[in-house]
Amino acid sequence: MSVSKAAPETQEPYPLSTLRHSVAHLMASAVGKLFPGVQYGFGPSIEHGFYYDFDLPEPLTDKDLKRIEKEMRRIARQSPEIKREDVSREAARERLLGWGQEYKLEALDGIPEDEAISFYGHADWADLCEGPHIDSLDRPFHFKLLNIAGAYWRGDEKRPMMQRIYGTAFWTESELAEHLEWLKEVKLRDHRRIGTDLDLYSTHEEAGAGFIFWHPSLGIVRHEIENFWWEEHIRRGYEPVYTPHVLREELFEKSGHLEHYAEMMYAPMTIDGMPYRVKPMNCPGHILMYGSRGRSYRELPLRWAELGTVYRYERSGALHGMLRVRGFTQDDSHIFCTPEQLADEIAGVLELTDFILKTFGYEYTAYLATKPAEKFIGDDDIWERATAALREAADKVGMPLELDAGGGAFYGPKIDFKQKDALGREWQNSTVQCDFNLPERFDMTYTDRDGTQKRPIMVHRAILGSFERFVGGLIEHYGGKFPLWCAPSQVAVIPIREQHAEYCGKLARELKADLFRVRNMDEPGHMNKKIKQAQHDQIPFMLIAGDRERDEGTVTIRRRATREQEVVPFGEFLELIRSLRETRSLTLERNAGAARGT
RNA sequence: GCUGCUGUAGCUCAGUGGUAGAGCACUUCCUUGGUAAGGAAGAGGUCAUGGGUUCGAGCCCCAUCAGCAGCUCCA
Repeated sequence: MSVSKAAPETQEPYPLSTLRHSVAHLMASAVGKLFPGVQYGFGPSIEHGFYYDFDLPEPLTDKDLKRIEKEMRRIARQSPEIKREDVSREAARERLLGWGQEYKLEALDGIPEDEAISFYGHADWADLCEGPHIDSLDRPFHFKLLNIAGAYWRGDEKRPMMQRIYGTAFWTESELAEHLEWLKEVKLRDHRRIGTDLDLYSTHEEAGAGFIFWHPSLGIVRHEIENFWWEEHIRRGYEPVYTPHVLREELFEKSGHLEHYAEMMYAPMTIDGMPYRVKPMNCPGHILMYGSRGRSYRELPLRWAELGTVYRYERSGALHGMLRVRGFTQDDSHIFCTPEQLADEIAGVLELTDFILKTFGYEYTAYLATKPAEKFIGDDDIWERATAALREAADKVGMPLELDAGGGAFYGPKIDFKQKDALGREWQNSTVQCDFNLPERFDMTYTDRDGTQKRPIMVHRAILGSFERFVGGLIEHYGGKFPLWCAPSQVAVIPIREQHAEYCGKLARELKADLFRVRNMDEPGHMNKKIKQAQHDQIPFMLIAGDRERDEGTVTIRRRATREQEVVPFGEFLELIRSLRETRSLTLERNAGAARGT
């Protein structure tokens, strides 16, 4: 997941990235002062700040960050001027040798022959660097060092692990404060925190890492999403299929998974003396079904959909809450079609993806990923035709495409979606991929109009990606405040006094009869406490009723996250939430149908 | 997997080698309250697990498991 929060880009005369790179230098010089003998790696500016990599004998701690910040301020005050020095390659080498900077020497060797070599520095410190930098550290700016982490030299896991310090910098104090506030909000919305707080899911040491247990409250969220998903798929001519989880190893040899994907697959188990594997993907199963009898052009396209649970080995350090797990359910589908049908089929997928993502309130960008430069199968002609079909499909539904040149899979071009959540962070879940490989490997055919056997094209597509990742992302996107249609509890009914429990019970029964999920809070205890509880649990609506409401047949509505009260006849409330549910409204306001996708 | 850090009650956390703590949540009783925490009492922990050091370990050491920040890799 990457992040693309709107950030101020420039401040005359320097862009923010230049400032951040200079602050990275300032940090490096401070680290050099405090830890003599440090070896420097790279220290670029990044999307929301900067980092610098160091090789130090001692591990850094959070306490060191404060010391380093202090030293940075001292240095900036004392010798603010940043100087550039152009040197010959030989002089640079001698200088770096003199300083004993081995990583920098390697970096120097990586600079092309025809490029100039320069150092940037301040005070008695300098760094091999092409710049640019701000001219002086006494310009007004504000920074903060954020965290320490390990990072491989040059991102290569076979090379030494260095210590990386992340920080951020802005021209103004208010921008820095705003960014820190945003980081706080990110932390507050963390699905792992909300997941525990709202009793949504758990993982268990006893069960092993990377396996998600969906509690009832999140179970109903998923159930609603599944219903929605199936409804829209069946509407569009998809057919549900179900395939087994454990299959003979031979099948994965034939599909090529064992060859290309073995390190992601769990070890074989022996059944009747034969090796079997837990499936890491659903496609081989669907292909078997396709091949169960002869196929005619008349029955194409076939759109087979399965919420298929797969298991993949992920390295322990890669696991992350619900977002990166070892067992997950894909909203998978395979479309088998003729080359002529391809563009229409893709268009249908794009339209459906657009509809589903917008229902959840996601903006998105679609990327066309074309033929990789090196490893690929299939001849140029079929790649060109498939890529053209993807373009044509996007055109047909009026979807703009960004280009991801060479980003296709080895088996075909694809369109990937990056969806943007409420905090401006981007997630990649949805994908549509053309596949020329598997139809070939499994010798899939259909009989065409002229009686000849032809090869179908196979399209893999997932829109949510996996329920685990998608719902984990949704928790953060909504901050636990699910829209009414999929909220775990939809209405809390709160009597003002115990004697109003009867009226409240009647309201609750009527809502339940209409299949609303109701929390009837008729247990003894104070109303205020129940309001607080319902608020904490992010229940969209509270219905509060006392003498007045009972006598008039009304309810007092209170929406989550607001203190405003509204008294309406119960029938009117029922109508409101029916309409919110039907339109899968993202808000809790009347006429919210119009608010779809905003 | 790698580097660093962490693991004490359901949750958030205090506890620097000598009798396991707090707040919230939970249970019971009292409280009958008009829009975000009424009061009292109670229950709840082999201090992740297994070894070691020590007269004595939640605390020190080692291993394992799980988690966190990243790197690498991905739906």
